[in-house]
Amino acid sequence: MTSLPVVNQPPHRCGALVDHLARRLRLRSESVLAPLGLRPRHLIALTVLRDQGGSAQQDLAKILEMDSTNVVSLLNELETENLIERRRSPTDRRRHLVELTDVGAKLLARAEFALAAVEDEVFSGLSGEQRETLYTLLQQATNKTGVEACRETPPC
Amino acid sequence: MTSLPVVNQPPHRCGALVDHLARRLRLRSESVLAPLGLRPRHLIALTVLRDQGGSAQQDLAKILEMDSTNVVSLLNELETENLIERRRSPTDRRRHLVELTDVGAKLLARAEFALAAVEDEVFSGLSGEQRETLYTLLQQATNKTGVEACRETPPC
DNA sequence: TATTGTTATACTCTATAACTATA
DNA sequence: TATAGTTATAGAGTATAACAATA
Repeated sequence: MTSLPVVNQPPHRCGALVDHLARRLRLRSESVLAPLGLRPRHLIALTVLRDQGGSAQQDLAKILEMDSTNVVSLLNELETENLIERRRSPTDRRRHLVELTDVGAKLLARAEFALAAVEDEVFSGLSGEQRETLYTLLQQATNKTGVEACRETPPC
Repeated sequence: MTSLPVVNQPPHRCGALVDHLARRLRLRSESVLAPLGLRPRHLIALTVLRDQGGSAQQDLAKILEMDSTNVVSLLNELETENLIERRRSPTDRRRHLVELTDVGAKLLARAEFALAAVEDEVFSGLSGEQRETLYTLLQQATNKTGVEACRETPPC
């Protein structure tokens, strides 16, 4: 008798497991990133800036789901290390367009290489195929309950 | 140089997605738990105590992957609200055996009901079957890279 | 001496409010 | 007035060191 999910709606709760895995990833990522002078938040920001370069700071705050005030200090740290640059928007001088520097791009590449090893270890319990399935499910979950959906419901 | 293994599985990186989902879960859980006088850490501890009642504090620290000093203050808060009890171990008087009280069990049940709604919303992008698959994968990942595996590797 | 629990402390993360400069 | 960015600050989460009681 294999456990077949005949159950309709009340599935197992994934929240605790997600939190647990995120915890492990964060703890190990910190150790790996520390020698590079980076912390987890730095890396997330750098990654977003590479993928969606030239974002305004408030857009970054939404993508990162961080408070905009904390984005300021985060970018300050990255700018001090010459990893990012802030440029005034020509069309709207209130905005700062943030972009990755060459130094930042190179450091990001090094960090991602180190982080790949962390992920390989944390997800070592899964096969490559399973990891791919997991990735698909996670992405589907994050996209569906994205910013739009988050803004729709009152208790957000 | 050393010949690399034939790695045909550099899968997508799940880390950022896990972190992102955990973030959403935490933010919404906080709103839902606040009216009950609880915070996410409280709930995790109560859940563990119900499932593995009578644990010593240091065991709790390992399960929760928290520093043991923080477990102390966490339990202090729960004890103040009469949600848990600390009893001296008869066999080893250094140990405190922590157990859920009736009050704690009832509050935990209410909190879990509220949290189920949060999860339903956060994972609304997935079907029931997909959520079940996700649960299985997450559980497999967390179990395989458990405490033992974590202790094995040096850069832990 | 080693272990369990505890206290004190510092550092990071996060959110709120008030301010500036632009629009 | 409304928005983008900033500053100051307070609360929560986390980790390290030193200590007391017990083994």
